[in-house]
Amino acid sequence: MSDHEIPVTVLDRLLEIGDLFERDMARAFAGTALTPARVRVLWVLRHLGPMTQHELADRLEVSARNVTGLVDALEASGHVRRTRHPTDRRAIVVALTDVADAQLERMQREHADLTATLLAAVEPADRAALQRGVDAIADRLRGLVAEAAGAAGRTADASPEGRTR
Amino acid sequence: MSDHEIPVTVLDRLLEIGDLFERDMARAFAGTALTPARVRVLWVLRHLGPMTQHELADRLEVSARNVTGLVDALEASGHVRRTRHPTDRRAIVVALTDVADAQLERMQREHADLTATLLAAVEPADRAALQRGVDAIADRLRGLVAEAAGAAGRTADASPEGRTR
DNA sequence: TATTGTTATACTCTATAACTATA
DNA sequence: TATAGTTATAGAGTATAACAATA
Repeated sequence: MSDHEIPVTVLDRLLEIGDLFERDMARAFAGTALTPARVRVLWVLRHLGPMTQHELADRLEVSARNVTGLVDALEASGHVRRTRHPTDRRAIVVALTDVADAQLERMQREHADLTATLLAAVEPADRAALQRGVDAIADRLRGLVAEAAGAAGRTADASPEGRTR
Repeated sequence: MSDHEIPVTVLDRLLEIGDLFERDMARAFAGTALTPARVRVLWVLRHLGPMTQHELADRLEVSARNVTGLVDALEASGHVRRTRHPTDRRAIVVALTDVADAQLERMQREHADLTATLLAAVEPADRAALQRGVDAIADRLRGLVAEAAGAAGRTADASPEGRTR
């Protein structure tokens, strides 16, 4: 119908893969208390151990308010506990429950299995180049995004209206 | 702190790339009426031409209600027009405005530039293998996701409670 | 004064269900 | 009866701003 055809390149495939993954995770968790955003919280706790809500907000790069809501939900579903901070009475330490930790261990195994399955679809001779390629792309993209965010931040500092609505 | 270290593999890198991309798009559109979900609507219209809201819902795999909201916002911001369907008086045809079409053309060029920049970070000798690899992974993943969704659908048909809350 | 977390408020994306107008 | 779109309602993720308790 429209003549704006575009070639499908590596980047498009990468975005498609990310999208498929996100959708599948949401589908897999349908009917449970878990969601992609809540699972991200659990992964951070699993990899880095118990931490305060502020530390969580920093790690996840979301607002403190958002963390309050996510932890509320995860506490209600039995995935995390809120405990007192040993020295700072303002702070709350969030920790995984044993049940959640066991569930994450299972998910980690499934993730490894999926990685193996997907890699099995790639010609053995192509695998090393594939790994080098995606590493290089991720590296470059990380740099570009940080640069763009920094430029936007400086612009906003110079002219605060730039940030408004 | 925690001893649950995991190796970073191809799949993790792919997910990181998708995430970086999504975040960067959201940041780039901050301060405008555009959002990732609305831009997806615009891309579908750009690639396939004007269509009814129901066709849009099918293409995007979201509910008709959701499309109403997205089109409301895009109409208010001047990116699309709602026009009467030539023969079906129930239906509405959604079309890009000239302004939006020009903006999408620019975005398409930027997307191509970004693809070129990222590919330039990959060793020339690795590029063909990279393209074959991500194509193979996307293919396999597409199959797995469709299979999982199908299995979940059949289970829900057999025992409707499976779908509840 | 600065920081941690919460309450208040608001917007976006998403869904299902009920309803209107038309096929 | 079935379909296209809207209204009503709701939950999740996100944000800023104001506030309480504590450092």
